[in-house]
Amino acid sequence: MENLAPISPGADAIERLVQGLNPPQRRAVEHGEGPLLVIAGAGSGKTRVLTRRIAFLVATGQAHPSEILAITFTNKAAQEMRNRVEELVGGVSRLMWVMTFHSACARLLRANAERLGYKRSFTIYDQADSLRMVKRCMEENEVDPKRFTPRSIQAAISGAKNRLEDSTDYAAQQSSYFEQVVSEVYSLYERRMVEASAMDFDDLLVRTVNLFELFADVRERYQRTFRWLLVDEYQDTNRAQYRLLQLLAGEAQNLTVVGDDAQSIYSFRSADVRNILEFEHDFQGAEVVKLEQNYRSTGTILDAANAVIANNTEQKQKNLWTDAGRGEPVVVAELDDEHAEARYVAGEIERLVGDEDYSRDEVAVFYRMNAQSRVLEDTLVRYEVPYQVIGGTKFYERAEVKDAIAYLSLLANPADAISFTRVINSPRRGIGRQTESRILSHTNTTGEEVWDVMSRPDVVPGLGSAAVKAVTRFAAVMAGLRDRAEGDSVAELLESVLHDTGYFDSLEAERTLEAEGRMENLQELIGVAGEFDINRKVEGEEREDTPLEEFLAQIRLFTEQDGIRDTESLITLMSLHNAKGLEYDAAFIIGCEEGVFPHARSVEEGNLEEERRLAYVGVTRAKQRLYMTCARRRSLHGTSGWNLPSRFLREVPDELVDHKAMAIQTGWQGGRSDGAAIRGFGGRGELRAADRVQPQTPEAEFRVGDDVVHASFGEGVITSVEPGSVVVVRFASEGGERKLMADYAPLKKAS
DNA sequence: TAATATTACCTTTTT
DNA sequence: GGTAATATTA
Repeated sequence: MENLAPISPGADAIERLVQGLNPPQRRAVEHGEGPLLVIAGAGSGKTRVLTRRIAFLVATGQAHPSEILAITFTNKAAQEMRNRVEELVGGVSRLMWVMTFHSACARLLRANAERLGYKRSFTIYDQADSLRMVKRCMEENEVDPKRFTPRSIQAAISGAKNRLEDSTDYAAQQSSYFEQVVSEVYSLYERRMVEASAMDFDDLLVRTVNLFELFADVRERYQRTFRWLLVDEYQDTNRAQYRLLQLLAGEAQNLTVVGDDAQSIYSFRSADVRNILEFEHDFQGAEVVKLEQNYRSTGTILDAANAVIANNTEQKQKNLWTDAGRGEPVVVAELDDEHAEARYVAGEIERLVGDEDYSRDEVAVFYRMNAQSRVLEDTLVRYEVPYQVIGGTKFYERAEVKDAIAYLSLLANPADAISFTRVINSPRRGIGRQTESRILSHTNTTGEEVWDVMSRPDVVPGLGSAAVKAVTRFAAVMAGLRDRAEGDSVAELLESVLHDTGYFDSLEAERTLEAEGRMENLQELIGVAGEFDINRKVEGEEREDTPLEEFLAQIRLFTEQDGIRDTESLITLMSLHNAKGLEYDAAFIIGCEEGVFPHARSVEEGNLEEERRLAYVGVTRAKQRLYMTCARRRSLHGTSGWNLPSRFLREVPDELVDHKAMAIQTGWQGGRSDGAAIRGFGGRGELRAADRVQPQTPEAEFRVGDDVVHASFGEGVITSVEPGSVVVVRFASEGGERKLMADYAPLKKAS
């Protein structure tokens, strides 16, 4: 034997897994049994730590791949983690469960639904479906939807579930009239959901907790199955998720959680920061590792982020640092209104992409509210900057897509009352509200499934002969489709559904552009189904579920997040919430104004610290360049008003900032009028009232930012105004700029 | 029942 | 400004 120090076969591989890690990262990766908390600052390489740790556990033989359950919050994050783990450990990664809380729960429940009184083929209701159910329950209980909005009641129910209170618990401690109403609706909602064999997103978590609490054998089985638990974004967990982890972790407590309390921005969705703040208390003997070295941003950007977040009181102390150098200052630009802001952003993007060689897919614009994207989009179109918008109305929330999915849901689960109400008169087949609600009350009184009732409409009291006929025809079509549901692929089935039900025909009959778009969306959905069919065939595992059931389960937990592309040459627009977990070379945070960001409502409700964390998230997305902009005047829901610059702007130390106060160059006004605007940022104190109200002379002349139309060059925008009534116009048709004599050119303001 | 006028209302939303 | 849920009428 030549080797004096025998090296085990995997030693090399193991060494490679910890190579290139900094000391705390390495400590986290090499941690053995027992609870581990990793406080991971923004950009500190947490995904790297998580994936290496998984690989390390497998490589050292501490864990068998099938014993690993790694949980994320988004499908996208799960996908990324799966890929990266596979790169490290190879094909055995397929034995691990790497998925979202909700997917994991759905899968566990699918196998055990009957023990909780649900059908195996239970349907997952998204928020919109669940809201419809809440509305129906309110109607049944004769709750006035004007007095209490369905939304607020839904939110109250969801909140209760996330605290693991069922309707009985809730009823026991209600103390106001509103809560009393909620508790009644909640109780009916629970009943109707079980009858429809449907679960909303909260149910997926809560019912899994129920399953583990009620059935020790099930709990112990899964405790043994998943000996190693790893959770990403732990700061976003709620009580139900916490309880779930506690139950799964069992005695062994091989639980690794990674998160950053400073990035907790989902309290309105019942996420509870205390979960991460009290982890060491909840899981005794936990090792704590802090990752503070940032590999993403410049020193200037990090200092800005640190300075902003320092204004919060409750947090785990940490200080992000980097050895990457200072970089450029943060640009803070104050503009006249949201249009000027949009033009500034568009202009800067052109400059970054054109002159500084930034790639478009490395540029993003963040805003507080989705509604803010509209003005920006208009401007980007005019500047011919290609972009994509993340969020807003999502593909899977479009009416036609939901209709199509509802048809499939009803085929898979004949008790699904909400899907029934969605499709019964869409397309129009002369079945109105009356008929619909009579059928539903009949199902509620007899306890039958909607499918059975609609198949025999003659037994429903109060239905006229025309209604009976229409419903019978509908039921016959559905019955025909159900016969096919068994054999056909999902794509084929979906296509039959859309043809046989007359859905395509009615869209075609509309002959509008909108209808055409809907057809395209439906074609895309068929495409998604086709892809699913192919993948399923490839995997070829033995499965108990039908393809249809599986497809529906998957698609319900799908979101637009999965559609974020970075391969194409597009800049990205999204809300600050959507930005978490992403990074861009250059980032713009627009609408940094009191009332917008921080949002007025958050200020009222005292959620300032969360708003500040949102600012922290936004700032830390930027790798090299950060812009923060605000508008003095902004139209918000119809009316225009004046705003103060956001306090978050003032919280960024002056020495890190390059102020750009874009005063309006009016040209004819004689003196410069930019003094007040610049002063707005100079001092730290309160802005004076005089700074807020900008006395503007009416639009007798052209001003920078005006949209104009030229008789021969077409639409354009004034980019500057020079002495002697010369205006510089950038025309959409040409891309370049042109100097014109304002008094003589055939130039008009656009309306 | 369905198409059209009118009015109320507005954050964020991984699943 | 724009949606979405009501009220109104054909």
